[in-house]
Amino acid sequence: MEKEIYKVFKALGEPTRLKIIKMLSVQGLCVCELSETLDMLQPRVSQHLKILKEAGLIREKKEGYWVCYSLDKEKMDNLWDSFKDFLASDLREIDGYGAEYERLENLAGNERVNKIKENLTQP
Amino acid sequence: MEKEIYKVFKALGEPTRLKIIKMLSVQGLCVCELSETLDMLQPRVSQHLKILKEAGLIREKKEGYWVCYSLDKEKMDNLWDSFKDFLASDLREIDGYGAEYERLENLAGNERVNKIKENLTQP
DNA sequence: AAAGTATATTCGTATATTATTATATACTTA
DNA sequence: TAAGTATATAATAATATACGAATATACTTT
Repeated sequence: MEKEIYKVFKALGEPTRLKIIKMLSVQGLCVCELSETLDMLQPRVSQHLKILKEAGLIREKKEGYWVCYSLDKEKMDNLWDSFKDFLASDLREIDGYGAEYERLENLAGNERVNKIKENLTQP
Repeated sequence: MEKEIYKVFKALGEPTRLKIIKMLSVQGLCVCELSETLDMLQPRVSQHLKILKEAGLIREKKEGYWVCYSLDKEKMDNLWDSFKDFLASDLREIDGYGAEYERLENLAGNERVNKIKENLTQP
């Protein structure tokens, strides 16, 4: 589940893809329109669209040999909620964080650290 | 401004960094604690912390030779608002999107596209 | 001062990502 | 059916990124 989250952020964390997202926020567009609007070669646009689609951020609607892409606004809104849930949830509830939970607990037994921490004000 | 946005998403879009973010959501931690909790070499942690710091997602507090890192929760909350502002704003208001605005406007004059679009239901 | 500790940085390498070119696929229309 | 158009995919080259090893820096303590 957090695997999905990082992938969606990764999809958004690239200039060309963020531009595509912005264009699609104005209106649904087909690949050739995006290609022309962004002044980029068509394969480049298609490849980025694929990544955005796999991340679940956009939808496609085929009409003949035209493919109209549009934002999946619901998915976009869900993203932030999922992220906040991820941050709020207990480590033990998150898949693959079990060992991290244990090691974090064991930190409390580290005398050296504790000694220093006595004088630290938590930021 | 959108440059910042994509960089913050990029910072979040990497598994190790997302793990660091999650650990810091539990409590402020120094580098060696993160290193031990995540079972990763210290330089690796430091490098990712640098990226997160440059993205403005975390703060650091130096106490002697210890450096305690913590989430900048305000920055995190602002991120989503900034992103939504970015999506909602007019293309002409966004730095570096002037040409895209023009080309998008000119699409309306493309007869071939228009002909097809008549039969398309916008998704 | 010397030894030790926490952290940051540098550098080399393996891997991943991006963009371009070329090609394939799917559909339309003349 | 043949030519044309939109889109997707494949292959390649260029670039960026992540990781580990080694080293540097900053600070502490003895």
